Amino acid sequence: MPELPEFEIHARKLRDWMPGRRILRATILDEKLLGDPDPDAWQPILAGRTVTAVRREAKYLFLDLDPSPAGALHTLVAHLRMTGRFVQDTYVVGTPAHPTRFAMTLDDGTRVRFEDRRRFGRLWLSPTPDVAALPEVAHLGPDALRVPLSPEALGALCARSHRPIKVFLMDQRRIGGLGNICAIEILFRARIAPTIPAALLPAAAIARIARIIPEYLEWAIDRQSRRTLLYIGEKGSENIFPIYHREGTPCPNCATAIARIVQAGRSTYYCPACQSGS
DNA sequence: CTTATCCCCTGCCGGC
DNA sequence: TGCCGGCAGGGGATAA
Repeated sequence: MPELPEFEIHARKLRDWMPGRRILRATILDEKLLGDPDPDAWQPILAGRTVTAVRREAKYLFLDLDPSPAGALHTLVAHLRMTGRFVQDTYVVGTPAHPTRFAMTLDDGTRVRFEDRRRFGRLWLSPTPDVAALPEVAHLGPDALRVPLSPEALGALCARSHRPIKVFLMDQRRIGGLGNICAIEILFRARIAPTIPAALLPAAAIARIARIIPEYLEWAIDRQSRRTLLYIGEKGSENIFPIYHREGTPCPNCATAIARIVQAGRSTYYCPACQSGS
């Protein structure tokens, strides 16, 4: 479930302390999470390597490593999918809330665990830091936060798609990083009906979306970086979003009951009054 | 090329 | 209380 804001928060937290740290030990506890089929190769590649940089591209995290003895520039690539999460703890107290699928011990004593309840997450060990070299990442559109689309560029993309605008916004090949909540909240801010085909949006509506995408992302990053990331349904989780997952409750603008529909198999929440057109 | 459907997994919640 | 269907912030494979 994590989207661009959660990935960005993960990247910033890891970037604070991880570069320069050497990996003493890496342990794979759930081989299903490996995008690469050879788990035995991981430990010898990772052990002894120093993390040089932490990067984010759309909903992917990249941990760059220093050159191997053979001169290879490996990069550990991670996707959290629905329930993945990196947890940093300097020591372990009791049993973690969720099973650990992957863990690394670093030379400052820090332990980094990768939790993933639903086991959809994936880890790859790329032989190169080049983003485009990994097939899963090569097709990504420009990152929604770092490379904001101009109204003209967004309009050109929309003109070629007949899909509902909400589904369009979630297409990672066109824009990288927006997920279900982002698409819902962005369209609510823009006052645009989620069902309108992208190609039918007038220029003014497209301009609003282009402006609101980075605005919303900054808000979500700021809002969520001050608390522990908990997913819907987890004990202690709190819904901070105005519209998402609030079917039947009053719209913050007009008090009309928030509606829920299903688009491309995913829930869409919207205000039938505020978001009745484009 | 585009779009739609199904599938992958686990766990929580509400209804009966 | 127990069971069961629905649902969950992801994307890939496949089909039309």
